[in-house]
Amino acid sequence: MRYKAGLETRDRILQATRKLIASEGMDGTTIKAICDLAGVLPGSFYNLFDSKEQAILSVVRQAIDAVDPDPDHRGTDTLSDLVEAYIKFVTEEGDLARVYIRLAISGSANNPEIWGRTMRHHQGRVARFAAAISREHPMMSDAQTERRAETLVTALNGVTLHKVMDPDFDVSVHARALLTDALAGV
Amino acid sequence: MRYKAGLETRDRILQATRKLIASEGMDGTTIKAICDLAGVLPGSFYNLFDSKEQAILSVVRQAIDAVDPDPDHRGTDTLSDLVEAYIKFVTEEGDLARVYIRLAISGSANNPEIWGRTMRHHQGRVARFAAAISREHPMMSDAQTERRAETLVTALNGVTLHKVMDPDFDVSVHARALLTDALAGV
DNA sequence: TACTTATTTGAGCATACACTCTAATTTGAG
DNA sequence: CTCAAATTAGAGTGTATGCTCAAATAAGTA
Repeated sequence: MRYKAGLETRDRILQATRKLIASEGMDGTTIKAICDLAGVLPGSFYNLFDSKEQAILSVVRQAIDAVDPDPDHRGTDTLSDLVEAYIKFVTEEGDLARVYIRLAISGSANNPEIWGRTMRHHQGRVARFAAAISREHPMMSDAQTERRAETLVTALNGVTLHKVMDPDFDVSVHARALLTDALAGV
Repeated sequence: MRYKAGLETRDRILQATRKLIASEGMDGTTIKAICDLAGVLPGSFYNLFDSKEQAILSVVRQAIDAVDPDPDHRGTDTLSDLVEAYIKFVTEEGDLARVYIRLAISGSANNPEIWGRTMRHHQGRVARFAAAISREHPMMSDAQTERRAETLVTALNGVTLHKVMDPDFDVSVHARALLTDALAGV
């Protein structure tokens, strides 16, 4: 892959793959469907990707990266910033959010690569939430901070899970409620 | 299906299907795998079930029913009872919990039957949670009650989602924390 | 322009899938 | 015991899947 045409084709294939994973799931996404949607023939697909799994993994990487809008980890975000960023991700990047949730189940079950990646991502996310909580509540014990962060991140994923099922579900209301509740008893 | 042998075979097939959906997902569950695990040949399977989908739907029904341990809806459960029952379900019925979570994604996406069933179940569950909250906090507005119930149910599903990914995840700690937080600010 | 390398074409392959069919066996009521 | 009905056996069908390959075309470089 060195010419411009190849890069453009690669992009179209990834877009098609993303859309299909979001709507059909990882198993339900076929090479034929990807190629049809991308306007490409199987030969072209396999000129650019070694396998269907490789293309899926690329999309998975995109989804995981998209959850964390500030990978630099500058450490200045408030907890509210983190929650708002997640709300924005879920509402504005619907396809990627669907991919992200499908990851946790379809993907992680039998694919160690995806499972490891997802778990590491989750831990990093919990750590960032914990750091934000710690900044805003310096007196809280580390264990408490960690636990609250993990509960919140997990609960937020539940909100996303439901949004994936029900497009009318109001993510922002429930996500903000979780944020409020999480710190109400402090 | 009228003889005893048929009923036993049917049971073995459903057990096998449940295990396989839990570990491989709905799409990943094949007739051959079901038959191997149940010790049955395809002919027997199709003597008892019209299709693979019918067998899966039977398991889905089991999973949905298992979430609600008191279908009589006597209306005397406290919110804590409901949360504890859910914790018990998730920790003791691991396979069914996995099926239940997979439902929300793999199943509901393109199967209207499963989607409708799942949504109706969810609404019923939210209603029961709302009723319990209302009993314990009679002054709270209906809208508030409903919203808090929905946030809690959704968040609990997030906890289950994570448990499905990480077997070491402590469901009870986080589920109880959500319960506490949900009513902390009242 | 000439030539190398990337890209595209599209038929084709092996495999796995859900499902069917007929014949054999087992069941249990009368 | 008899016999019709239920159950099982297991080879077989058509189709869809992931993927390959040799030939044709397009893109960039000197």
